[in-house]
Amino acid sequence: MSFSEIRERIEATADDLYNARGIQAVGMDELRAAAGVSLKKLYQEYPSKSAIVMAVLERRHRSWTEGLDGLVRQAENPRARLLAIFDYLTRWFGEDSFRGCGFINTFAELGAVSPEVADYARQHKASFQDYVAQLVADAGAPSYLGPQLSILAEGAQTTAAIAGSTEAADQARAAAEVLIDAALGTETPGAA
Amino acid sequence: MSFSEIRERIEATADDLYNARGIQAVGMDELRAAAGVSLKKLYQEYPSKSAIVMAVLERRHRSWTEGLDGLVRQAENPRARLLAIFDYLTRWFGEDSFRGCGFINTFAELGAVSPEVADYARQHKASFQDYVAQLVADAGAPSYLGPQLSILAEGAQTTAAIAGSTEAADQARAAAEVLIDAALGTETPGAA
DNA sequence: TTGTAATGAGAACGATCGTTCTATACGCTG
DNA sequence: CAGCGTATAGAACGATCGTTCTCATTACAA
Repeated sequence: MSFSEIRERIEATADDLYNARGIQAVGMDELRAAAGVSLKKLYQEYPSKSAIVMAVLERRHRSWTEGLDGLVRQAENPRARLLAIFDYLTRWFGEDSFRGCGFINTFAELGAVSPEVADYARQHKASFQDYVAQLVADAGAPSYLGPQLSILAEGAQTTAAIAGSTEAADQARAAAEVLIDAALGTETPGAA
Repeated sequence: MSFSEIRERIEATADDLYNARGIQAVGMDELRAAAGVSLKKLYQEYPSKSAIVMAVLERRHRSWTEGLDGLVRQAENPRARLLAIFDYLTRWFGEDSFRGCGFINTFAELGAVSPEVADYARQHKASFQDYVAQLVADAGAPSYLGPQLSILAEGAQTTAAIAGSTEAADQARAAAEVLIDAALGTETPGAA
């Protein structure tokens, strides 16, 4: 097993375990067993548990960014690209492993005691907001639409996580359509 | 100090500490010291730490419900009552102690390992959604508006918590206005 | 004043966790 | 086959935590 294969295996396993049960609830020994490596190798690849946590956060960021962008690119017009955000959520919420946004969860668990984690979560959310802002600009909509859609997406994530249902994605998508059309000017009744 | 004064003191202290640093990061001894009671008294009032956690959740639920309803009742018409939800968020986000929704945070930290906590968080969110649904019904708006506004409120909470700014409340409020007006029928251009 | 029940401070216990160390087994080179 | 470096399993260590126990002190009743 090569260098990066080991890291891939460790980080994928840690991602799954941390997502399913929380970071503090998963000890290094359980991670070692699940990843099928020795403790020595774990500490040879990462100096500490928090280094693994940060690596998992980077992995989640890549996965989210690539997954979202992949779906957005399939949409055929700017309006559809904005709505694709919510189609992505629908798909995500339907996965068995879905337990809410990993950044919100990790921030809630460790943000208060780990500045590293808090900063990374902030950066991830800022990056998502920037991405949405770009899609909004591409659609020729006013910039205030960006935060509105970002907030809808965030709310759908926590609502779906706690309620344990996927419907929040569709409800958020319906709201997004109204907001998009309003921002694009379709809403002015007597616009002559 | 009377029976209930002691419980009030313990729960208020626990609420503050758990909110500021997370539940697992605050030990029983620190809570004991901050509340100014003996360890014996702590365990005399509550059988375990998780009992204190549940008591804190109940306290938070009461505080949220009463605070929100108090502001909503001051609004003079159904539309203003719906928007009062977001005024409440603005006020809340501005507090120094604000660190996100305590139910989302606790759910993220313990929901996966504590069914009690997960259930209570679910109930709290369901109760909020019911409350919003009632306000929507009172406003004569279609029922789909309820989840839309609830999702906006949830999203504002996590966005404000992670970004550390209050602007999400105003952005969500602006979005809510659009959604409310659209749902109330103002949106149909040629409605004759 | 004396005996008793309750209280408080803090030691103690057992479990768990992150991290390091040790001793054994393995694989490669000559 | 011999010898050496390396990886592995798992013991060990020190810290922390939830919970319980000890024991000295206090408040009060008779």
